[in-house]
Amino acid sequence: MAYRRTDSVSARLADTRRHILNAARELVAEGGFAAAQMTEVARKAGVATGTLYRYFPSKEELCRQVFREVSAREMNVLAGIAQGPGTAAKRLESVLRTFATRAVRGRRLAYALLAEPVDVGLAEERARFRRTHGEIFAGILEEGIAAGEFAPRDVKVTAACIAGAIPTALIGPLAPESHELEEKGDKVVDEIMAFCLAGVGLLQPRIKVKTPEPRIAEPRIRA
Amino acid sequence: MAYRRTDSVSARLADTRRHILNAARELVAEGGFAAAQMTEVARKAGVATGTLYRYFPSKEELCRQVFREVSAREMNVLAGIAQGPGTAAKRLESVLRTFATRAVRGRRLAYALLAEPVDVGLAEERARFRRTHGEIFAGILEEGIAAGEFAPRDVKVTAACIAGAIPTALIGPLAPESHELEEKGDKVVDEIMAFCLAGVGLLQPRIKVKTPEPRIAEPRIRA
DNA sequence: GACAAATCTGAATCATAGTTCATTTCCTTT
DNA sequence: AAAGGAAATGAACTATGATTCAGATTTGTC
Repeated sequence: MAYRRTDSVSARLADTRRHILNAARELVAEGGFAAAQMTEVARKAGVATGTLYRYFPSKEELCRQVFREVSAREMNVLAGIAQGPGTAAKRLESVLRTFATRAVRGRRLAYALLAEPVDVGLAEERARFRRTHGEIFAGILEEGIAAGEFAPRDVKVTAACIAGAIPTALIGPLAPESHELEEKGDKVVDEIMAFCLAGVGLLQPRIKVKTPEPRIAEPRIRA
Repeated sequence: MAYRRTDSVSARLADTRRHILNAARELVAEGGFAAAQMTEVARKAGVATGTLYRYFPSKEELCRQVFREVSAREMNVLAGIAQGPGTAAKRLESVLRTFATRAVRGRRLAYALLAEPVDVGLAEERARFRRTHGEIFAGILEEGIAAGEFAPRDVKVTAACIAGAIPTALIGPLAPESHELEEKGDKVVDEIMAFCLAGVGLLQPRIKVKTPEPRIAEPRIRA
């Protein structure tokens, strides 16, 4: 009779697949997708390079799978808050703080997901990830504008502004050094939120940042 | 007697160098740094690949030179406005509009300078470019805060937010399609500016975007 | 014009990292 | 325990694109 895959073998195969994905994910979390070379993944997963290709058709597919797993978690966290209870303003505040705080905590991973140079396949996954961010922000903005909480604006453009401001302020050449984030990361997050919340036209930020009283323009001093 | 380089030869060498740089720059402007392959640059410049290496020690150096030339122009334009006359608010407005408008007009080039995946050498140049943006914005913010035009904020973080918001809203997966920018780019730029100017705490934006009157928070509708 | 130095040429070489596949090892069935 | 199919192995192969260098050409002096 023909060979048939037993349960124990299926389990082992699934296990190996997991090991490979975990190895790849860990390498990505440590050194970005650049560090996830096939030989390294194989070594870390304890298999031969050829074995990787019995589980994934190409490096691109393996990396995409890793990207999807990691980004799905992030998207779910934000989407959960967005769909939760509370005013649009409260939810926007919560979503932004969560996004920023998680990016600070997982800087390396955030870099890999948001900023690291990647090739086309992963760029597609990243685009999806980014667009989801945009949609989450835009949804809250729409509700908030309808409720009169925010200034009326083009929600797509405004969402993109937010989605660009936060990572740029936390990751890359314009971000504070990693050790600075370590100690005053919360301050930085507060500042980013002050900027974004003011940007959407929320005139009553509930976070503790000094803002001037609304007022008619004062005479301005010449430079 | 020993060989000595004559003026006409020096002129020809300088000319060839220019041709090479121009060829590379044009390729970058058309298809990003990825399109600036050495064989292509050589073909376009009308020289052999080996010749490139008589003018530049490596592809990295050639690309860096191109990056510097292109980015220097952009930085000078912005720095000129920043150091010019006018209130901080006016200058910030002008700098942001200029930055955004130029990015729309030269989308491909802006992509190459700001967003295209590049390797470490170019990433360094890009970091410098980005930091200069940050410094230009931060300088104006500092002056504006001192003059009471903007809300008091951490100028570095705020500058980074601006530097992230604008390109993200105009380039990449969260940006409008290129053909959309073609027709309603000005609207998008206005929206971005409304976000950024409100974000810095400028409560009297002089650009034409509907904003609600400053007011005490209204009772909020439950979602 | 002759000689030497500088410059240019482009096919060949090198480097990197992903992918393949002939061989070996392991499982399942009889 | 023998046979045959599935899975694993890893050295060899491949693709891409930068870089080199031996030879050809041009330029400068006498």
